[in-house]
Amino acid sequence: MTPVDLLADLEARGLVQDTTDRDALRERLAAGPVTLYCGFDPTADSLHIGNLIGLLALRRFRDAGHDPIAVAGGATGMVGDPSGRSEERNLLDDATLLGNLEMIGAQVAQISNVDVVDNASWTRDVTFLEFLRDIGKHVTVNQMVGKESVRARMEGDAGISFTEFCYMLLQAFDYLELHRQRGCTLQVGGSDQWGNIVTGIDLVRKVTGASVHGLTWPLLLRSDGKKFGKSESGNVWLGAHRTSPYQFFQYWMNVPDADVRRFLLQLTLLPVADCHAIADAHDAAPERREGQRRLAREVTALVHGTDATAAAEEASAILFGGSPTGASAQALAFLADEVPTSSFAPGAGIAETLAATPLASSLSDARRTVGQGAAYVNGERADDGRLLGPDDLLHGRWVVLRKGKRNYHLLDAG
RNA sequence: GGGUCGGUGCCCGAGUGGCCAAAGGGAGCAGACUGUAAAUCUGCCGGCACAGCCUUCGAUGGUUCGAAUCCAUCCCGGCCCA
Repeated sequence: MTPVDLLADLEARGLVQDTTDRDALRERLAAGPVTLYCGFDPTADSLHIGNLIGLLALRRFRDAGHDPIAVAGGATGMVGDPSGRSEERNLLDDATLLGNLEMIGAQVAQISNVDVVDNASWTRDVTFLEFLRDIGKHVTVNQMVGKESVRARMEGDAGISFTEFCYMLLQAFDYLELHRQRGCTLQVGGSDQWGNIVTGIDLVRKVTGASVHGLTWPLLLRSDGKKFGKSESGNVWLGAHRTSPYQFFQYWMNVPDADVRRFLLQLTLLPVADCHAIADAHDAAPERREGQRRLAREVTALVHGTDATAAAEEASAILFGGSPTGASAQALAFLADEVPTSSFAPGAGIAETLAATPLASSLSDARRTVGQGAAYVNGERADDGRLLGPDDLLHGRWVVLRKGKRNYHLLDAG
């Protein structure tokens, strides 16, 4: 399947914020395979859903016959991108960075079907003097200071270190090297990367005379104002070691109605027409959550595969379908793989039990939860002083704990 | 280097010697209402052996019966000057 006009497809999905000369880019894409790249931050040992658009962008280009490259910034990751950040960030040590690159590489391969290149491979051996002479000479500080990412920090309280100030040069250097080594002529990224991308384009033109392209997509936002992005608590990660497939699936199940259409378009590989059909059906009967369900299925399958997706959906059905008391032993055993589970300690009170799970952050927190009537044992509200004993075990082995309406935890006595 | 202003709980931000675990807002969690929604209303929101106690207000010392609040030194940042 090769869309006749990839750019039109991207536009129809709301995935184009800014591009360099749109017509020239369209013609170039139509003329034949284009080598392009997108960068990913190796600041954690997993990518998160904020990176999904970029991963899928690479996939879309690949599926359209182009030649995408994923760049994980082993070099830029050491420096830190000031874009969209109000504060200087902490630097990572080499070992951590290397470990992160490995984990992220696997995720990129899974979702984008693209290999990861580490920009340290061409940055590491360049000396400071060489860099100043060959790169720095082409960029004026005036331009750099004018960038929004830098200006914001210079006007704010936090300031910006020389290190982060130079970040855009490193990224521009990436573009130049990829252009030289692999004929890369397009860089894509989130709209917060526009400044960095343009700097790269300018550098390539000044050094080689070539005119290369850039494309950005809008930042992912939720209609309810909750943030989608990085480094907040409750981040949704792509790595199963950080966010289980069940939790991942649930995140999408809880997306606001108003975001269903856009997320289907931006975060799935479903054809545009199908996305609209699903969204239209959803709008007709939003209470059925079919839009969210489809979104959850598609995205979870992309990230975790179809088997894990089926499992996550089944777990959701058991928990949200009715009382856990009626669940079969088989279903409960199955749940244990999907829902956070810890071992059962007979004789403990409800508060102590909750405190031992992620449902409560401390004993005080657990008591508060119980006091508010938000603690449930096997679907029944548990009052203060409730003790958990062998009688609470379902099928002689499991206890289903719930906090509020949708936070579950399993206890296993086996 | 000099001057000056500032560093408060997850975030923003009040507080300038006792009434401060620390106003207010945001985020978050919960209850009601619902669609595992949204909006709205309400409660909670450092910890614990919980009518009490303990640890927090950049760091370390000091003054005081008593400090987030005063003093000294140090670390970090903003602005201005050099």
